[in-house]
Formats: sequence, C-alpha cells, structure tokens
Amino acid sequence: MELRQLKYFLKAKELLNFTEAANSLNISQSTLSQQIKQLEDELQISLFNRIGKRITLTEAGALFSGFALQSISKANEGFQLLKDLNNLNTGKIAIGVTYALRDILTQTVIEFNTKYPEIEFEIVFGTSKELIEKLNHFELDVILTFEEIITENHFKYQALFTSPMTLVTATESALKNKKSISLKDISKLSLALPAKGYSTTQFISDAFAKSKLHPKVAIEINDIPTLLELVKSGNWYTILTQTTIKNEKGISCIPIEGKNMTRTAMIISIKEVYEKKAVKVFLDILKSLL
Amino acid sequence: MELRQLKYFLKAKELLNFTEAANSLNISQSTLSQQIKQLEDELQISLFNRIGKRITLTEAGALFSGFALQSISKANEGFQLLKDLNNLNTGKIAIGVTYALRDILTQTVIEFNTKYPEIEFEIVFGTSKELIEKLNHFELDVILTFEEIITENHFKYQALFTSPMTLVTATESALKNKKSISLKDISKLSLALPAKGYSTTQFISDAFAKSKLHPKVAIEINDIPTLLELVKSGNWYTILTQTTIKNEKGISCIPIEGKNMTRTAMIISIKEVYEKKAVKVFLDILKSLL
DNA sequence: AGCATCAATCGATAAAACCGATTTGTAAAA
DNA sequence: TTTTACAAATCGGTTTTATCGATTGATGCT
Repeated sequence: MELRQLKYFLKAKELLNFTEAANSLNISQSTLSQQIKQLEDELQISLFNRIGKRITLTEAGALFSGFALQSISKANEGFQLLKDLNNLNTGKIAIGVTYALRDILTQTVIEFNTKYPEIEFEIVFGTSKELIEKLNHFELDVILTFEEIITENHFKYQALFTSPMTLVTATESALKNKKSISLKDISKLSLALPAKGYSTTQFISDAFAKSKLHPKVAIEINDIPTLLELVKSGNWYTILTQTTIKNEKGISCIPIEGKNMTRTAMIISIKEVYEKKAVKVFLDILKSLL
Repeated sequence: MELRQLKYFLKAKELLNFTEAANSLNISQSTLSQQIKQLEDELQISLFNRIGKRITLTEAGALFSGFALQSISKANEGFQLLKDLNNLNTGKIAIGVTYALRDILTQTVIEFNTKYPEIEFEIVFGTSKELIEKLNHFELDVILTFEEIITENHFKYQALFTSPMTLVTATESALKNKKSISLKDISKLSLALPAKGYSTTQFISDAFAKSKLHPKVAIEINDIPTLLELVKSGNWYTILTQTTIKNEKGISCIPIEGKNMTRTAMIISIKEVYEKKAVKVFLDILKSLL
C-alpha cells in the first residue's frame, strides 16, 4: 500500500471509469488496472465490482476510501506545513464564500495580494451547502458564510460581524420613506428570492413559518447579481442581509422588524486540519478590515 | 512521497540512528540513507541535522513527523476496517491495563478467546502514564484504568464501575476487626505503596495532602504482586482499590473513611480512530461481565 | 450482426528501490 | 597528535517493479 496507489484508487472511485481516471492521472489504463489490482490483492478484498465492462464501488471500497483520503490529506498537510515554514512565497489559498460577503472578501484579497503577490487564490462562490460540501472534501481551506442552524462538531467557527436582514427595494419605490417594515407587510409584496440552498432563503422561510405567514415568492434565482437587477426594475422585492448590497447602486434597503432579524458572518474551517500560514495571515487581514 | 518513505522516516526519527533503523526495517543502511534524502529533496527541507556522525531531528522533521504518523495510521485503519469487514477470524487486540483491573481483564480474555480463538492479544500492564503514552502512539487499541484527574479531549472515556479505596492488611492483623479506618489513623502506619506513576499512588498522595497529613511511606515498589507479598508478611500496610485484591488470599481490606474515597474504572480509547470490530466485541463482553 | 467501449492481460522497457563495498567525516581512544 | 572506531554518504551494479503499447475478451449499443 503506497500513497500513489491510494491516489489512483480515489481518482478511479471519483470517475468510476478506469480509462478516464488513467487519463486524468497521466498514466496508462493498463497501469491503473494493475495498480488497483495490486492494492486489492494486498487488502485481500475487492474495491470495485466489475459488472461487465463497467465498474462500481464495493462496500469495502466505499468504507476504505475515507481512510485513503485521510491518509493522503495528512501527508499533504505535512508537506504544506513545511512549505509554510519557509516563507509565504509559495502556496495557494482556496476560499469559499457566499455572495453576501463578496465585498469584505474583495477588499481582503486586494490587500493580501499587495503584501504577498506570490500566493495564488482559488475563490469559489456558492451556496452554504455547496461550500460546506467542498470544505469537507478538503477542496477549500476555509469558507466565509453566515451562521448555520446546524453546527458540525469537526468545524471551527469564528464570528465576524452581524448584519440586519433587510427588505431590498428599487431606490425609487413606494416604500422608500419607510424606516422599517414588518414580515406581515412583506408577505403582501411580490418577492424574488435566492434559490434554495442559500442560507438566506432558509432563514427567511423559517422566519415566515414561525410567524405563520406565507411570502409571495414570484421568482427563485441562483445568481445574486441578476436578482439585484430584477429588484432594480421595481417589479419585485427581495430579502437580503444589509452587507450583501453594500456599495450597490439603484437599490435601497429597509430593516425588517422583529428580534433575531440579524445574521452573523462566520469563518468556518475544519478543526483538526493544519491551518496554512497564508490562510492565517489572510484571515488576520480580513478581521483587521472589519 | 510514499508511505514506505514515511515509515522509514519515522523509524529513523525514533532511533535517531540510520544504521539501527535500517536493521530494524530490514533494509540496508545505504537504502535508508537514500530514501530519506529523496524524501528531503521532495519536501525541499532537511528532516535531520547531520552533526558529525550523529543525527538529530530538525524543527521541520519534528513538525512533519506528526503528519507522517497520521498518514500511515489512517492507511492502517482503513486496512484494519477491511479485515474486520470479513470476519473476526484475524486480527489482534492490544490492551493496556493497570494491575488493579487484572481480574476483570482475565475473565474477559478467557471468554473472548473461547468465542474467537483466532484473535491475538497483546496485553500490557503498566502505570496509567505509561499506558496513555502508548495509546497516544497508536501502540494500544484501548486501555483499562482508573479515572484520571486530567482528561484529554481526544480521548473517549467509558465508566465501568466504582470501587472503594481500602487499607490492605495481612489477614491476621491487629486491625482485622475494624469496619473502617480514617486517613489520620493510616498516617500512623508503615506503608508500602505502588511506585509513582501509578494513578493510585497519585490519588493517595493527593488525598493525604488535602487532609494535611503525611503518610509514612516505607517502601515504593513498581510490582503489585510483590507489594502484596510484603503486605502478607504483616510488616507493612498498603492502600489499593478493593477491586485490586479481589480473589487474593492472605490479605484483607478495610474501607477508608471520607467521601470521594472511591475510584472509577474506565475504558479509554482515542476518539477519532476507527475502533476495530474485535475491540468492540471484547468491550461488550467485558461490560456484560460486570 | 457489427461496432464501439472498456477492463484485463501480455511482453517489453524504463525507472526505482535496493544492496555491498567504499569513502568521508567525526568523535572518542590511545 | 595519531589512531581507532563508528556512522552517514556515495558509488556502481543488480533486482524489482511501475509503466507502457498492443492485444484480448467481454459487454452494451446501434
């Protein structure tokens, strides 16, 4: 059992196709086939079912894959630690972020980059659900999102700031002079909301359910800039945290009445995983900008 | 970076001597030297300082070794899981135990072995300190001991039963008719106690300190059967949990007065590590015997 | 039936892990 | 200081194995 074989196995598991996996790994199909077989021989159990010309993962393969991933990850974390030890002249930060936190992220990336121009970024926008999935697969170092209802034990949470939930309107709206608005009043309006999966949408539907109200949802959409365009048209309203529309023109926001109508921005990372020095510095800059 | 190299590295780290490490690994010193060098080249950092003819671990080596161990352990845990998946016809249980729990261990091992004769045992008697050290190095699957003052976050603790602290005397002792005894009275007696490192000794000295008393410790000894022989002579007394001397002949015990004069037997294992099926079954049998 | 696809297998090659012998460098002993 | 002993590094050669391309065999699709 070698790390090489574990890598091969995981790629084959991911694609469930030896030929494609071999291409992806830049080895021949024959090599991959042999190495998987060798691993199976050593483990004395099949990792894949060969059903005709297609393969599926066995129960053993499914159970084993978690450990294989952990084994590789630990080795990589060790490697990463050594790189960091030298300096911040190399490396990559992978950050997941919800659209609402775009502004603070952008500021931080710009400032970080002037100080450490060699560090690469991978920035992934997505729903909380998608980001947490990626975090769990070690595809992201850290994510920035709002607090979740369910907290997971192996995550580390750091609160950043709170932001009120607001009704977002076109600037020239009938409601433009209101200082605040109730959920009941909102339930009379035609709404365009972020798609399910966005934590904001979950939060809103929970809030309405608690008040035994039903929002009029005319549009669900999974792209926030487009959502804002729709709102600017004046035909619909939406509900977002105030932070989301900071620096946006042509729209205004009205705080929603009621306690607990605020959300807390969070940094989420995996507890037991070594935190890259570059990530630490990045987060320090982020916090200093608040 | 391959698991093979990580294993070589860890053995070299352990022995801090390439020649001995190579022997222990059944490879030549030249191979070990080359493989370590190759690993260092890949990691672009030295893992060992070569000071003359002797080697020491660098800071990088020390930091990296934890990840190397984790990487290997995760791979091994995956392997173990697959073995367990098949059956309980193979495998090994490594148990650490303090002498006090010898009786319950023995019963469990006997019963387990009649059901699963293929499973091997490695049984290590030692002080709590020694056992916890071994548990942390993945040399033991589980340990049986009394509760510690300090609990560690990455351990899982399962309470088994409580046992009173007792003064142990030769059966034909001047104290034989006493139903209980105070710490103050004990402080007048000549004691033989288990060596430092035994959790019982720690517990006793704490108890005396709280009562501002000083025990008369005539003998410290790191072997419990011998300790009991000394007590049987009638020249000394000792303090042990009642469980420890269950089924021992020629000695009697007198409960010690005062609250908190009991200890709780514990199963301790590492939280995040996969628990072997055989270990689970073993512990189930152990609990059923209580 | 014929074709396309994919994993397994075969034989050959290139890479690498490995070994024994030797060298180099240091520390301890004389 | 010189000698001796020891331990890691290096060298050249051998063995092992990872890899490849080509082929085979089995399956699903048209």
